[in-house]
Amino acid sequence: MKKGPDKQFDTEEALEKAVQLFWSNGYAGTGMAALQSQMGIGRKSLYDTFGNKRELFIRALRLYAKTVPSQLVDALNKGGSPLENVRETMRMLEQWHSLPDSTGCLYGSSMAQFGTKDPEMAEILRDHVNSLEQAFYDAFKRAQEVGELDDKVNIRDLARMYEGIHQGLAVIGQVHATPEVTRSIVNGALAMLDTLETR
Amino acid sequence: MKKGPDKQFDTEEALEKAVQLFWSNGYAGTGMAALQSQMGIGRKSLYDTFGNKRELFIRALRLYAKTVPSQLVDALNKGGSPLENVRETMRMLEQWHSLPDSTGCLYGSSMAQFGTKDPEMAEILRDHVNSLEQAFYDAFKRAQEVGELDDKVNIRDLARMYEGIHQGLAVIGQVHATPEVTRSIVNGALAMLDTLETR
DNA sequence: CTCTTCTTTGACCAATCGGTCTACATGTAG
DNA sequence: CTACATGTAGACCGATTGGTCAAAGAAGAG
Repeated sequence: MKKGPDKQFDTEEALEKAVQLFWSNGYAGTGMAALQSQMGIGRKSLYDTFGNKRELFIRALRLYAKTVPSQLVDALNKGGSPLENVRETMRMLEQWHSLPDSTGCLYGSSMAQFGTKDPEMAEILRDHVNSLEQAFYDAFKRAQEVGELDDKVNIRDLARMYEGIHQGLAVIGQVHATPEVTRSIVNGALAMLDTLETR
Repeated sequence: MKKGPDKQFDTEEALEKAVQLFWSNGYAGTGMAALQSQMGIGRKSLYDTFGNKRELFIRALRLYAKTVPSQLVDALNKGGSPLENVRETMRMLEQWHSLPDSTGCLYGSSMAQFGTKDPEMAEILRDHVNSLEQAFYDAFKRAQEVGELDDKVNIRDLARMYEGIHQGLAVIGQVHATPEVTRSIVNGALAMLDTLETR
């Protein structure tokens, strides 16, 4: 079997650049020219390696899932008080989306961009968001098991609402230069947790 | 004073078409060609009347504000129990964003698309979103005055959280074909209201 | 009627879009 | 070495982008 030369670039590193671009400029707002130059790859190599723009985006989405939102999941899965983990996670989210150059959540902006027009993409994004919802759910489930949360609380609703707040926070944070509003949103979410917690 | 012929199209009607297009296809996803054909206007007339794409979008945004989100504000401002108005409003939102072809909220998708890259646009969108937050705030304020809500509740936080949930609901609803998740989100939000209400 | 002002039509523009293809360099296998 | 396979760089493609312009048509003022 014959073999040619190795690639001169690291696929993951290049993908990381793609994530950054898509994250801050959106799908439509990121051109192949910008991707090519920022990823440091020739045009042909880009298409040979990643197929086309859509596939590249999906790959970038997967890498994003593995790096950014996974921090949320980890924070929710930490040991100790489950409810305290939720609180810390929300504070972390607040910090992220309070940064003046926050570009929100790649999931959220992608959902907003593709909408219902691309069912396959919608499914991919739905799965990603569902995994975050599930992480919230698991934390609340543990909170019930530990006795921090009453068994009567509908934790599926609660988890979905929290993921909703997460997405709203990400979107709204993008247009606010001051952390005032994002802080309020998280405060509101945590105030709710306080009323639910079994004391 | 000399005068030429009148315009052959109704500006508002044309703008409504523009709103529809921007709403379902996003800013970048809506081309001037599509706008021209759907609005039923010649190319030159379009630019003479609306300036350029950005200005047209801002005009469309204003018309959208006057027609769609104003229904939210009206529902929140109705007479009777303020808290009941909030509940009905959230149920209305749930219905909107449960429709299989829901295109979310034009504010949200626009915030996601423009992000921090266009500060002027960000300010416009921020103002629009703030007016919704204010409508929630006013309703909660009235709830306090009527005694439905304890005075100790931070209603600014609460209003901002509700607007956050609204945006999250709109975004997430776009990728879900079934009303299951949107219902949960609203259920969660209303469950919170129940715990806060002074009984 | 003519003149002027306004609108409409649609051709046209450079720039950019996503994507392809050719020419060349570079590596390994025989 | 030659032969082949894989990689690179970048010219090139038609289509589409947002935006402009010139010419023709229509309505009121004189």
